[in-house]
Amino acid sequence: MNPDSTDVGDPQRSLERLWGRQEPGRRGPKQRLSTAEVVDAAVALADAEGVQALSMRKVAEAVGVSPMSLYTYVPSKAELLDLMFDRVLGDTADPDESVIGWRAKLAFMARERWTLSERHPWLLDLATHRPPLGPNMMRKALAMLTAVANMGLSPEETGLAADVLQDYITGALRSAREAREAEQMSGLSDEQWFSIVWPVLEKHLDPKSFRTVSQLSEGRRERTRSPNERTARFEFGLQRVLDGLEAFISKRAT
Amino acid sequence: MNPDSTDVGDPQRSLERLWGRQEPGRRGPKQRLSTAEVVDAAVALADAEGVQALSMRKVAEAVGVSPMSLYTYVPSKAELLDLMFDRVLGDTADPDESVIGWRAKLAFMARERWTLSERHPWLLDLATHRPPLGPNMMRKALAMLTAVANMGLSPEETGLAADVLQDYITGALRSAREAREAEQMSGLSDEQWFSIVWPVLEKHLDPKSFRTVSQLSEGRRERTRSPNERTARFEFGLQRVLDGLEAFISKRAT
DNA sequence: GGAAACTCCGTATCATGTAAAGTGTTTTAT
DNA sequence: ATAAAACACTTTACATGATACGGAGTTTCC
Repeated sequence: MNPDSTDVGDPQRSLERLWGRQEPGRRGPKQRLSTAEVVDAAVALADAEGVQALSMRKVAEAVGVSPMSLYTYVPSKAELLDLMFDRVLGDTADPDESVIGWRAKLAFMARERWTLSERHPWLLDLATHRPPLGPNMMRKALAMLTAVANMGLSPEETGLAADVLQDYITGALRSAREAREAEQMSGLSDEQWFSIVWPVLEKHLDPKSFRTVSQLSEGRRERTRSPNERTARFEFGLQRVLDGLEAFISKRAT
Repeated sequence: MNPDSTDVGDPQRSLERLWGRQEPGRRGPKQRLSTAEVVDAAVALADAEGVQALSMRKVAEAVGVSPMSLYTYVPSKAELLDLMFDRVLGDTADPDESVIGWRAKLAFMARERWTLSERHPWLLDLATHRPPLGPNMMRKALAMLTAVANMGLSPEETGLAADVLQDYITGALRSAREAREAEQMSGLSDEQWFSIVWPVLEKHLDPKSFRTVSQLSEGRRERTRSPNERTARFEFGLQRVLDGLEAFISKRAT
């Protein structure tokens, strides 16, 4: 359903392309560009304007060919997104040997994911269930695997543990992005937005509810003033989830 | 950036509309429909085909008017989405007095959110930071507020706690939806998809990595066979997050 | 010297949200 | 009673999207 989803078209062909297996074509004129150049241009565009503003026309213009010429480099927009996906995954580091223990490893990866998402917010618009299994994606999968290998859980539980964390991370990244974009697009801070919406709400809400909601928004506005509020929120949640996993391990040990 | 986002246009006008304050227009012909009928039709369409397939033309056809006539009921597609949002929020229950303790209340609300998301998957495509503050949304906010009020945390911490849970929930709902849709759209189960992709991957991956990944996918395939796998995953994660919050409360108490 | 394989482009199709302007209907003011 | 204002609804038009199709020019192989 999602128009921005990866995972469309023939999985086999996609895979071959991701791993760089493409005979360049012996006859005919040489290509003016490389596939990498097209992908890089597309990434730059997506970084700047988001994936929903990414069009074949714009990519074509950016690299200086006609729109239809792009289809000699990439069979469809969906496969271009696959390539973009694996391309930017290469920008993140994996935890090395100095990071010891599953908790530290997972925290490291979560933070890498956070900065990746700041550089390339459009990643959140791509489907990641059945992801394009390119080289970088496999590297990530391996890193995750070694991180959760020593939690002392059964294979099923280990998978579940990894999933909780992933689900939290993607949820948190998305809400952080939403907050950023709401600010940018409206030109209003959350506080300013509140001050516009508040009086209108007061007219409709019954006084008791209104007071209760006032309290909630008070605590929230408190936080909003801190400069690193969004990072702090992510970090707090991350620690809670890791705490939860730790508690599960202890509980299971008894 | 997100084209499907709510939160576009004048927040004040939106709010008035959400609370049903609209003079019906005294002169001229009566409207053939009510705004509610338009919203219901739009919800039905979104349920069936997703929000990215929802167009003003289709809604118009569904209710039997010309596309442009819709704009006499609703000023824009964005505001229609706002109305749809608050409309379907009315389908969920809040925890009543019989549900005692913050943990049970939060679990109740999380599960309500889960079933809501199964009925209306397109909800996940709408922005919820600065949501349209309609009557049902405010009801939800109040319910959440009373749920987290007695955790024994400071206002800031209480807000953070609610945020972790929300972030986990939206992440989990989204991954569950992705899994469902991948299956429906491709016509392949995860297992079948694996069996197609696997041999191709084997060609490119070095043998050691390949064996490691094999193990991971083994444990995951185990789970996939269970019939309620997706619900189980959600429930497991939910309990871990709640565990994490509990651990935080204990830690803070000392 | 073909012929095949290839790159690149112009055009065309169908869908989208909604602006603009026109037509007809009902209520209100005079 | 009549004119004017306000409204519901429609047709047409535009810009932007992915990509199918067919053609023109280029390079390589037999």
